[in-house]
Amino acid sequence: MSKPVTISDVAARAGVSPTTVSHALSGRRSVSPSALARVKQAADDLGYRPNQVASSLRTQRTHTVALIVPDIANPYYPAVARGLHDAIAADGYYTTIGSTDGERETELGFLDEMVRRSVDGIIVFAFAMGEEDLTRVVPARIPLVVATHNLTNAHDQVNSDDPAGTETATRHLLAQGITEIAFVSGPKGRGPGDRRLTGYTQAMHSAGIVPTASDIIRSDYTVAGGRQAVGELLSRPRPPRALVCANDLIAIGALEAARDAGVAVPADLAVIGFDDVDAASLVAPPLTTVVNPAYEMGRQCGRLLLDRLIEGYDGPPRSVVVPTHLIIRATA
Amino acid sequence: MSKPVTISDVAARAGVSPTTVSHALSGRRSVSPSALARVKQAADDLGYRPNQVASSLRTQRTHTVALIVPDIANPYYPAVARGLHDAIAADGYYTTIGSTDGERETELGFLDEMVRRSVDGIIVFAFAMGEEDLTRVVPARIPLVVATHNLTNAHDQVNSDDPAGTETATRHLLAQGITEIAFVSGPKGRGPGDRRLTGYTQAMHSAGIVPTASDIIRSDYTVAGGRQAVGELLSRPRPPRALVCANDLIAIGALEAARDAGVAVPADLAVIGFDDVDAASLVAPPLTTVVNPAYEMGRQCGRLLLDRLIEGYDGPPRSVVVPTHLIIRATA
DNA sequence: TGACCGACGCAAATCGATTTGCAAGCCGGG
DNA sequence: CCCGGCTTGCAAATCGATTTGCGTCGGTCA
Repeated sequence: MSKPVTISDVAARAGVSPTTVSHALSGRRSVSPSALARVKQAADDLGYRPNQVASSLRTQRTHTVALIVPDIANPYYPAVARGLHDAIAADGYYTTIGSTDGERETELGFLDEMVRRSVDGIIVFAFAMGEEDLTRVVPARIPLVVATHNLTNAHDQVNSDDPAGTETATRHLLAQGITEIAFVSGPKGRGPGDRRLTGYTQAMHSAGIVPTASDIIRSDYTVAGGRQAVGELLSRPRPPRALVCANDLIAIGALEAARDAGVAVPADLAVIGFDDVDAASLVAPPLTTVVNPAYEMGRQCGRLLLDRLIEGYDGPPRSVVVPTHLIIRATA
Repeated sequence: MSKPVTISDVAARAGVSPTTVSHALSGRRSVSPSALARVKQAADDLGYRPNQVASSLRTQRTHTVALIVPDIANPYYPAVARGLHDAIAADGYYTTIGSTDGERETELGFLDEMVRRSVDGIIVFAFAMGEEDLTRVVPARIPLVVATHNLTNAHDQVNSDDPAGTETATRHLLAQGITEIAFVSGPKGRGPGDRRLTGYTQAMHSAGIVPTASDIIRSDYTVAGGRQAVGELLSRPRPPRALVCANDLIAIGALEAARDAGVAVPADLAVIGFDDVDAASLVAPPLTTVVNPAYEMGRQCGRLLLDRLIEGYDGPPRSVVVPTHLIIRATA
C-alpha cells in the first residue's frame, strides 16, 4: 500500500527544497550541478513520477485533446484518430475519444465534460450539433477544430473536398453514358451527406440533367441502412442504373441489396462509395470509391491545434481542405 | 476572454461560503432549502462548471480508465472500446485509448503516463509486455485488468476461449476429411496467437496427427502480413489443404494470396479466421471464422473494474472467460 | 574596495475543489 | 431551564506541483 512519491519526498531525500526539485527536473531555472545530480539520484531511487493532475491544476494545461466522433466503430474514425495521434504524440499530447452515436445530447454532454476536464483542444466530427451549441458549450479560450461539417466560420476547420469527390464520381458514370444516377445520402442535415450531394447535383446539372426528389434517397451511414434503402429503391418500377453513395458503408449495403435482388453489379447497377475504408477493397466486387484520406484529415486537425497550442498562432480561423480522388475498382 | 467561473464566484453571488456551495451541489451534507436555492440559481446564472482537475486532485479520482491496445485501426479493438464504454459510461467513467503498435517501449510509456495522470483503472490488451513490466509500472493501488494474454495470475483477467475456438475450427476441417492443415500465427510470444495455436494442436493430436514445424507459420496480425506469409506457403511443393488463422486479418490476407496464386477457396484451400470482425462477412467469399465477441470482452473488462472501483470488491484476482463459437460461411 | 550582476536556494502563494473541525442556532425532552 | 443532539454555516487544511519574490553568495569590473 505504498503511497505515491511526491516532490517533497524527493526534496527531502536530496536535501533541497521542492522548488529546487521542480527546477532541476524541468530545467526552467538553472540548478547547481551538485544539486542537480542529487535530485536526479533521489528521484530515481524513489521512482518519482510527477502527478499530472497537480501539474495540470497549476499550469492550466492537461496535454490532452478531445476527439468527438459519431461512431468509433465506423472504420473511418479509427483512421482519423490514428492520424491525429501521429500529429500530436511527439509533442506530448494525448487523445480522449468520445463516441456519441450522432446524438445531440450525447455530443453536448461529452463536450461539456471535456471542458470541465480542461482539455487543451477539441476536435469535433459532429453530426447533430449546431454552431450555437458549440459556442455555448466551448469557451473561447479552448482551441476548437471543426471537421467534416458545414456549419461554422467561427472556428478552424478541416474538410475533405467532398463536392469535388462526388462530382468526379458522378462524371465518371456520366462518361460511360449512364444518366439514371441516384444519390444515397444520410439523414438530412447530418454528417457529410449534404456536402457530398452538392457535387453530384453539380455534375448532373452540367450534363444537362436535373435530378428529381426521387433521385435522392436518405439512409443512415451504416451497412444495414444502405442495404435497406437501396433494397427499396431497387423494387421501384424504374430503378436507377447507378448509385453515388454518401459513404462506403452505405455502398457496401447497396452491394448486398443488389445481390439480394439479383441485380448484377456493375452491369445493371453501378455503385460508387465514399471514404475508401479498408473494407472497400475487400468486398466483392471491390468497391469503386472516392478516397477520403482519413489519416490525413486527423493529421491536419492535429496540426491546426498545435499551431495554436504550441506555435502560439492567434489569428483568425483557418480552413484546410484535404483533396479527394476517385479510385476505380470493379463496381463502376 | 472571460475566465472560468470558480466555486468562489458562485459562493459570492449566492452570499454563502465555498463550503456551502460544494455541499449544496454534491449533497454530501444537508443545506438549508433557501441556501440551496440561492446556490443553484447562482450556479445557473454564472454557468458554473466545476473544474474536474481540481476535483481530481483533491479526491484522488479521475473517473477515467485507460485502455491499451496494440492497434486501434484493427477493427477488433474499436468494438472492444465500445463494449467498455457501454459498461462504464453510465457510472460516469470515460476512456482514454492508447494505441501502441505492439511495441514494448510504447506500451510502457503510455502506461507510465496513465499512472502519472492518476487514472482510476487500466485495461491492457498488450502484446509485448511481461508480467514484471506491469507490476513495476502500475502501482498496486490502481486496478488492472489484463485481457487476451497468458501472462499473469496477479491481476484480473478477461480472455476469450481461444483454445476452444481454434479446436472447434480445426475439428470442423478434420470432419471434412481434410488433414493437411496449417496454422498461421502471429509473432512468437506476441498476442493471442500462441493460445490459439494450442487449440489447433490439441485437435490435431486427438485426430492422431502430429503437426510439424512447417505446419505452423508466423506472420503479423495484418492483412498484408497474412497475404505475404500465405503466399510463400502456397508456393511450397506440397501446400496444405486448409488454414486455421490466428485472426481475421491474416485470413483475409490468405484469401488474397489464394486469389493471387489462382488457388480456389474453399475447394483447394479452406480458410478459417478468428474474431469475426465486420469485414469477415463482407469479403468474397464470406469468411468462415470463430466469433470472438469483442464487444463482450470490453464489457467484461469494464465490469471487473467497476466491481473494484464502485462495489469495493477487494478480493483476489478473478478470471473471466468469454465463450467463442464457429460461424460457418463460405471459406471452409 | 564598492557596486553590480548572475547563479542559486528557499518560503510562500497559487491553481480550484473537497473535507475536517469547530461553533452557532434551534429543537425537544427531562 | 438546561442539556444533548441535530442542522447548518464557515475558516482553514488539504491534494501535489509550479512559480514568484526575496535573499545570499561569489565573482567581475571600474
